[in-house]
Amino acid sequence: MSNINLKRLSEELGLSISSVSKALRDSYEISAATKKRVLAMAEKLNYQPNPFASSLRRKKSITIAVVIPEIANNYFALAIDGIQLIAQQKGYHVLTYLTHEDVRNEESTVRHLQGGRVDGVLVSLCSDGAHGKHLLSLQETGIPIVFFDRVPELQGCPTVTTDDFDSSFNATEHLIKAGCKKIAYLCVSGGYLSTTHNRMKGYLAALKKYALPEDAKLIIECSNDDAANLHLLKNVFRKKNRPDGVVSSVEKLAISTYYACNEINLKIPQQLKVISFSCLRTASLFSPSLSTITPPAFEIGKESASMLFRMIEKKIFVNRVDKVVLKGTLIERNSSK
Amino acid sequence: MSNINLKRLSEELGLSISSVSKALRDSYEISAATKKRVLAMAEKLNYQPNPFASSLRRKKSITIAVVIPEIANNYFALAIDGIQLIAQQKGYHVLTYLTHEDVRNEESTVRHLQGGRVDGVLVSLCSDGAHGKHLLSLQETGIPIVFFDRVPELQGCPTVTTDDFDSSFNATEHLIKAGCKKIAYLCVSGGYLSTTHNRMKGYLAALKKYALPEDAKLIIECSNDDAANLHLLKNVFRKKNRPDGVVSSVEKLAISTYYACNEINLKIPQQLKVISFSCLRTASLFSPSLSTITPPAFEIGKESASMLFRMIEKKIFVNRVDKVVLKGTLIERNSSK
DNA sequence: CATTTTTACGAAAACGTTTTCTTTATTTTC
DNA sequence: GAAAATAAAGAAAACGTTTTCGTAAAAATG
Repeated sequence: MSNINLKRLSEELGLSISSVSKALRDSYEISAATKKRVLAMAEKLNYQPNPFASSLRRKKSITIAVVIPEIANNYFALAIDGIQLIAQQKGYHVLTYLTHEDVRNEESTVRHLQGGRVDGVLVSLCSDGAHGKHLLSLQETGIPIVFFDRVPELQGCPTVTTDDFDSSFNATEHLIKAGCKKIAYLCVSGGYLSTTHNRMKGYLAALKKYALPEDAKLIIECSNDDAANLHLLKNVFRKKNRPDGVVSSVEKLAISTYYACNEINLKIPQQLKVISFSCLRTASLFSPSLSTITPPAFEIGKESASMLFRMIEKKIFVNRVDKVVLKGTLIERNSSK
Repeated sequence: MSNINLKRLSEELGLSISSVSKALRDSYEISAATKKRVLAMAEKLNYQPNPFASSLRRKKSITIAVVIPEIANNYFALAIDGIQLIAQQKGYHVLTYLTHEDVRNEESTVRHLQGGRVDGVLVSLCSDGAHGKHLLSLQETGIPIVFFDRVPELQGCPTVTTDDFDSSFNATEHLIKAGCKKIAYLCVSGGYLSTTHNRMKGYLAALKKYALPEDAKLIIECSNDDAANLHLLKNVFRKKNRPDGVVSSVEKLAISTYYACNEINLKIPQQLKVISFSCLRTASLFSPSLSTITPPAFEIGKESASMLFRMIEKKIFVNRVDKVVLKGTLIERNSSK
């Protein structure tokens, strides 16, 4: 810990602690000459203010928290990149917490953050567990919170999301127009997630528009276990009445689909057309190149951080709730040709 | 900010502030009965201790910082995952700072951290700029620092790295054994990086072992501009005496290589064999599947965090310097067959 | 020139903990 | 049963800032 503090600085300068503090904060109460002297000495001694003393006194942490399910994931890595960009511009620090899809981690993290460690929180919910109480309690303590991507379906919370319904609708429609009659929908089961829900609805709406039958067997609920998913998908794709198209609501299931097809020798796109929600930058290098709906993860990060800072700076978050929806982009590649 | 503090709690309990504090910290000075009473009330009122008051008094932040060039990158995302795992086990918070390969960001971040905001720092250097002073100054203030992956070549600092020399040697040898005679080495220029340096040496050593000529024209220095790299690589691959193999020291250049080959219709691996350092989980899905040397990013994160905590907990870091080297794994796929 | 205002600074309280030092009451020891 | 030891709790200082308030000297005002 830096040993040089205001007291030491003030002794060196022959000034009072309070004057030095004011000088450093550029107070009008201090003459220009003194300020210059103080700044010079602070520079010379490499004075670094103690952040805890400052935060304690000012009741401001200059820090935000990001609570996400995982980080080794293109989507969240990009989102954090956007968040960090805005936070850095604002001079804020960023604490990151991973829930690993476990709602207990989410709860304990959020509870902990009520202690005032941060001035605001960005959350993307984990898939397991019912949400509500533990999230709203943060708002009660006056700490602004913004949800992004995976948001709770409550009225009172500001959110930044992708147009999941439309994106999913478009993806499904794209496969239909490519000739698919039996389109499977891949999702991760367990708990309730707004994204999953909306993507599913978009898929169903597209089926309906084109008068395709809704078939419960075509909705494939996978888990977080890659091996199990691979097994499940192989079974599905081996059936006689197998699907001829796949809309994958998450990236990893598209990858499992590719592996499954490789193993059972099913040709993409000839026998199975594939499109997936994904932020993979290398989708175009796949064999075959993977058609994707890409959520604007970086922009979502930027937008949600910006919203959070608006809430932190002005205290408008009691009488106004923002819900921003950003558009994903559908990129046709060979897997759905 | 949580409005309920020790004072409030003590009033509610009819105890003194100090007794309540001691009870919460499970001090032997407080009777079991009183402790129970205090715990219950703290629970009931959802008391969350003010982290700044605590940190100020105890001179402990229970926080570490991670300073990395970027986060939207498989390697660093995985490394952070490992770091977070260890930090979470230890009950520590993690602050993340991105330098975006700009040494000025690195400097100002490190300078800032001298203020005592964190108990330890994990750094992976940015590629631009000469290193030394600003990093050692942290150590002078007594804040432990561990470097991972991109480390300074100084004696006095603990590091966790991959066996860059060996990995690169093996990759090059692998291409030679596959029949390559003119192997290009792709790297990002500018500044000085330990990884780049060691990988280059491994490449050269392999050439030497197999009596292949060292050709400066085969060492391709790229930039951080993808479009420029693509252009550069296309030119290289179009020459009459083009290379027949490529060792890419970073993932993104392998990707640019694929794009370049696609555009000029050069067949991988028939006309150009490719192997790359990479943490891409989807390398096996590429067309053709990409041979990789994969640094154990997750383990590197875990190992470097563990080392940092050893330094934080015991103060052994003055008389001992750890240098841990973890092995990367070479995975042969079709791009180098 | 006497008064008010402004300028520049210092003293001290406050933020919410933790910890050291007392203090009182109870138990142990000879 | 008096002295010593222990147990349980409280008072107060300390951590390093920020900010309110006070105050002296200088400048402005009439």
